[in-house]
Amino acid sequence: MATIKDVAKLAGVSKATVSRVLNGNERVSQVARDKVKQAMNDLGYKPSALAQALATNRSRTIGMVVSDLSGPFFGPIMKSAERVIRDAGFQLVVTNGHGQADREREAIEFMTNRPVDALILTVFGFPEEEIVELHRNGTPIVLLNRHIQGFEDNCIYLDNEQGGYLATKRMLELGHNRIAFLAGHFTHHDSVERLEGYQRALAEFGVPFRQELVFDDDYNEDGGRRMCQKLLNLKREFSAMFCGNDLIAIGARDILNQNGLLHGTCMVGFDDVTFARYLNPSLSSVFFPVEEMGERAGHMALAMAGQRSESVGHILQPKLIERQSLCPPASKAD
Amino acid sequence: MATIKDVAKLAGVSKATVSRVLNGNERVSQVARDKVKQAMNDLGYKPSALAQALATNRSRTIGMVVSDLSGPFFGPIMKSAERVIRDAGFQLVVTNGHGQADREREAIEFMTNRPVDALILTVFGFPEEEIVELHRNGTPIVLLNRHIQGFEDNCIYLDNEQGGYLATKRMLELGHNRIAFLAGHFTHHDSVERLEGYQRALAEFGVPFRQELVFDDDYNEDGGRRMCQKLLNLKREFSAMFCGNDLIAIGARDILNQNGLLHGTCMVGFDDVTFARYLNPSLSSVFFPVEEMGERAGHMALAMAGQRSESVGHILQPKLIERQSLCPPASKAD
DNA sequence: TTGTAAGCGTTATCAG
DNA sequence: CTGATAACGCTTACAA
Repeated sequence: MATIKDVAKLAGVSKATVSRVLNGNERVSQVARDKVKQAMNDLGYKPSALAQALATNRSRTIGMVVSDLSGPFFGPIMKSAERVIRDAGFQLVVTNGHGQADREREAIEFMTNRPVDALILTVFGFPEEEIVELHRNGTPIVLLNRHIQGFEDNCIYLDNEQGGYLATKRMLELGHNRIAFLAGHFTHHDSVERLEGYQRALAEFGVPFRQELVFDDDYNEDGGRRMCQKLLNLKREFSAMFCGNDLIAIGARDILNQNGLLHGTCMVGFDDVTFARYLNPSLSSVFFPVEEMGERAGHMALAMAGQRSESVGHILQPKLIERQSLCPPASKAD
Repeated sequence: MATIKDVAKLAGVSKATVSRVLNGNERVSQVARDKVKQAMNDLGYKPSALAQALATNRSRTIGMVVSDLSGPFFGPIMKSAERVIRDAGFQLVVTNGHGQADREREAIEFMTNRPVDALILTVFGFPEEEIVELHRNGTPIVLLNRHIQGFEDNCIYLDNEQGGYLATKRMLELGHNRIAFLAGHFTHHDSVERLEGYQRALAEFGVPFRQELVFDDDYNEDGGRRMCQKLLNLKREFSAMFCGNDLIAIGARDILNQNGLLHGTCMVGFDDVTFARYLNPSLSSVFFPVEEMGERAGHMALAMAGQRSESVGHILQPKLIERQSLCPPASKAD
C-alpha cells in the first residue's frame, strides 16, 4: 500500500502538501496540485482511514446497536440508515445487542473504543442514565424506539398510542364491541402506550373497557399462541382481536385456525412486517414506518457527527393498513 | 479519555510496561502488573482500538458485504457470523453492495481502506478476477454463494444441484410427471445448478425433460407472477411446480390462487425463508442452511485473520422441508 | 524485568 | 503557497 510519503516523494513535494490536496482544496498551487494528483493516480494511493481517524479524532463512522441483526423489523431500519450514511461518505458499523443489558453494554463499549462519531441505539435493557451519561461524555447518541424524559432531542420513536387508537377505532367502526388485546409485555412501554390508544378508542365509542380481554406475554409467535389459548379457555365473548405485533398475530391465528375461528375473527396486527400481506387471509396491521425511522436516524446521527444533514422530526406516525383480516362481526342481530 | 500515558504516569512505569500487561502476559513483574491494573481501573482506561490497529497493522475487524441488508436471507447469515466473530473478540462491519458491481466495488474499497483483517463477500456483479486479485494483494477473502475455479478454498456455497434434485425427486415420487420449473435468471449459476438437479431427478425417473415447462425471470415475487402467468397462458399440462426461491413461489401462488388452482397444485420453493411455514397452505421448501453458512464464514474469516478457529467445510447440504403444499396429483386415473 | 525511542499514516501548527 | 515538525495512542525492537 502506498502511503502519503510515497506520493510526496514521487510528486516532489512535502507530505503536508499532499495532505492539503487530499482534504479539499486549500491554498495549493495548480502545478503542485496536478503533480500530486498524478502521483496519487500512478501509485493507486488510498489514504488510510485509520491514520486519518487517529490524527483528526474523527472516524467518519457511525455505529448502530440493534437487538436483532436478522428479522423483519431491524433489517429495513439498518438498510435505510446505511444508505443515508454511506451517501454522506460515512460508514455504518452494526453490531448486535441481543436485547440484553450486558450484551448491549459490551456492544456499546466495542463501538466507543473504535471509536464512532455517533451511535444509533435500539437497546432495551440498557439503563437510561447510562445512555444519557454516554452522550454527555462525548459519544453523540440517537436513541430509537425509546423516549427518555429530558433527552427527547436524541430520540426517534413511533406514536404508539395513536397506533393502538387507529386499530381499535377501525374495529369499533365495523361494529365490534368485544375486542381482545393480545399485547406484548407491559414492561415495554410500547405496550402500555398501545393499550392507552386502545382505551381511548373504546371510550370514544362508549364501549366499556374490560380488563379480562387484555393479555400480555412475549412479543413473538409463542406468546401469541398462549394468549389466544387463554382467551379461548376463558370462554369470554369476543369478535375481534388487536395484537401487539404481527408475530403475536401469527401465533394467535394458529390457535384460532385450530378452533375453526380464523375466518370469523377480525384481527389487526402491529408493525406490518413484510409477510403480513402474504398470509391468508392477509393480515391487517398498523404500519410502522421502519424505513423512515432508519433514514431519520441516519440524518440525525450525521448531524451529531458534525456533518450537515437534513433536520428531522422525532415522532413517527403509524398508519392502518387494511387487509382481509379486517371484517365486520358475524351478524348475530339477524 | 484516559490514554496509555496517563496510566503509565499514575502507575509509575513506562508506556511499554503498560502495553505489555495490556497484551496478555509477557514478562512483567507481579508488582508492576498490579500497579498498572490498579491504575487502569482507577482511570477507567480503555485502549484505543484505532491506535492499536495503526501500530500493529491489524484491526481485529472483519468486513462483510451483502447484497441486501434487510430481507430474510442475509439477516440470519449476518447474525450467525456476527456471533462467531464477536465471540473471538473481533468486530463485524457490514455494508451493503446492493448486488451491483459498482456499489460492490465502492463497498469493498470502503472496507479495505478501513482496513479489515478479512472480508466476507456475497457479491454478484463483482468480477472473479478482481476478487482473486484482492485476496492476493493481502485482503483475505471468504466468498459466499459463489464458486470460483481454483479459488475453492475461499468459497462457501450450497450444493444447489442436490437441492434441485431433492425437490424434484419428491414430487416425482408423489406421482407428478409434469413438473414446471420457475427458475431465477440463468445468468445466476445457482439457477443453472438447480436446473441440473431437476434434470437428474427426471432422468432417474425416466420422465422426459420438457423445455417448455422451464421459465426464467427475476428472483422475486413479480418474477414468479410473470412466469406463472406465462405457464398458464401456454395451457401446458402440469400438476406440480418447483420454484427457484420462496419469493418466486409466493408470486406464483398469487396467480394460481386467482385461477382457483392454488390448492390443487403441488409446489416446492427454495431457501425456506422464515415465513414459508406461515403461508396457507404452508409452503414446502428446500432448506438453505443460512445460519450454518454464516457461522462457517465467520470461522473461516477468523482463521484467515490469523486467529485460530474451527476449520470448516466448503459445501453446504440442502434439505427438503415437507409441508402442506406438497401433495399428490389430482387422481385422473380414477 | 524494564525503559527509551522509533515508527504506524495521517493532520495541523508554525515559520518561512 | 510550502515545508519542517510535533502531535494522535499504541506497539515493539533494542538496550540497559
